[in-house]
Amino acid sequence: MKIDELYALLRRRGVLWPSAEIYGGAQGLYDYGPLGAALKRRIEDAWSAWFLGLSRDYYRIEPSEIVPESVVRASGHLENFTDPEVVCEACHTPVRAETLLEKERPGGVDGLTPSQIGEVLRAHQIRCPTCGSTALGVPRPFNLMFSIPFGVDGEERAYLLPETAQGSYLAFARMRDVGRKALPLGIGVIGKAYRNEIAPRQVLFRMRAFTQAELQIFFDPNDFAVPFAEVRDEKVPVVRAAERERGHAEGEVVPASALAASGLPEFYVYHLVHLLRFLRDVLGYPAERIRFLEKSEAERAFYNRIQFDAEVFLESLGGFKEVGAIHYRGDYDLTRHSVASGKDLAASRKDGSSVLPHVLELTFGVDRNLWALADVHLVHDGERTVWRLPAYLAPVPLAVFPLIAKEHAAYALRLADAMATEGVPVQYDDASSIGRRYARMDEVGTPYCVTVDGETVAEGPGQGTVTLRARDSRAQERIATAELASRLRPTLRPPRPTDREVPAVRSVR
RNA sequence: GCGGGCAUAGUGUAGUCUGGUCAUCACAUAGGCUUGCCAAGCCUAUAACUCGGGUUCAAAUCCCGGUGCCCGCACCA
Repeated sequence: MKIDELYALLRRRGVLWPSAEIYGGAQGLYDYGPLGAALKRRIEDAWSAWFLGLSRDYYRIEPSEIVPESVVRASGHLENFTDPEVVCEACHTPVRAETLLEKERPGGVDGLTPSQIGEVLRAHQIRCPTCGSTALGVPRPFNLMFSIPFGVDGEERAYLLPETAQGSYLAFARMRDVGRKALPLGIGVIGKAYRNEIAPRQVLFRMRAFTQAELQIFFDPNDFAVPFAEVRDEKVPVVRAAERERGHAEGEVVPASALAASGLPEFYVYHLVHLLRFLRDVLGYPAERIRFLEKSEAERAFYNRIQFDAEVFLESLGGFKEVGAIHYRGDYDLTRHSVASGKDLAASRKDGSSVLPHVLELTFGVDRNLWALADVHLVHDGERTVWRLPAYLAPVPLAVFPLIAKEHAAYALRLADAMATEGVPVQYDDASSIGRRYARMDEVGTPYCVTVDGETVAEGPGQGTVTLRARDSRAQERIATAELASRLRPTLRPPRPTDREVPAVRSVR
């Protein structure tokens, strides 16, 4: 589906809509409705089950999303996010205005408006340091962080975190002390990040407030053993940076062992494979629509030593789009925070020596994946529209209908209540015809529909059998109401990496 | 942010060029009748010209501005 069609469908069904809609909306801000909020929660639960399930030493915390200025100063965001920037129109290289003008205005550019900076650039015939052109663009402020007055007199400043990761770095010292002292230590956070984007676009793909699920793994660079044998034969679709530079953008599918042989650390490949398995086996993206794009040295942030973006091909957005990434950040973050705070952030080894941990960061865009799950699984199937979500991701896993509202409603309502009590989220519906009810539930991804009929009622309260109808096959079977919850519940639990066999994603029979 | 395009019920649309009936049609939604399993039928109801200003006897229609959306460029440390 195209972006407008998909977005209209999601709005109509109450999955999501523009924030402040009655005032004309606000760019880059969205509200999730009942279905969207439920789906998002299930994505987050599935992420937690999978990634925190990788190790007993991976924990989930919930740090503050507002931080004092000292934090963003240390992390480098203040410097990089607030200076006016000029882009060369000839070679497209972005340069900070301050760098260009350091000879002419040693005092810096603070206090000048962007257009004043532009005048100074022209007056002095400043050239692009990369290509020498004088065709420099109009400077513009580069303040992608939201700042807020902080404290009673409002003289201090605080910032909304522009990336979730910082919360984990701040928490490392405490976690090191309250948890096991040994590395590796994983800190998982599902939280919001805030960026005042210049051009929010494509609905959930460029938002001003968005949810990231991130796992920061702190490890000893000399000792990070992983059970690599478990993943060595996995086929991984990659687009290597070196190949791209030679003009080969198609990518290739190679075994994990070959990636490790090419020089990537085993711990890196191991986690990359688990991100692949999560996208493919848990979220159900078809293998051929997933790829890992390696970022070259020029493309990646300077502190990243290795970076692969996980991308999924999205029809609605016309190409492969980033939905997650895996960054080897080295010791950049802890070094910065250690120096700025004056605190020792080293961890101790078993032999008593100490080491400043390195960080492997697994990031996952929750909103983007919610969109991707709609793009990939919400399809027109002949006459009907079906959202083929894995059962454990479905916002409403079960619907209960009376075949004839007048005759079977009382029984059906009791059954729906009983299922809710059993822990199976359920929706009751007796409006219009049975076929239309099935169709409505198909569209919001409900994998199971149960219909109470005359036979059920005749069999008596708590006794009867009902028809259980599967979303994808539309096949029906007769099942005792007493067995319903125990039958469905296992399919509603998201897979963990330790499951002996990851259940097939399309487990809805 | 720059350039181009667009904006009519919940959704998709007709009407806009050429100003002038109670703004078209379909689906949807709600209620009723009917209905023993996949968007059936009949009746009834709900509901829109993105916002603000201007021109005019008269504006969905023409003009200006705001807001939002789409595409391209740039940005995404």
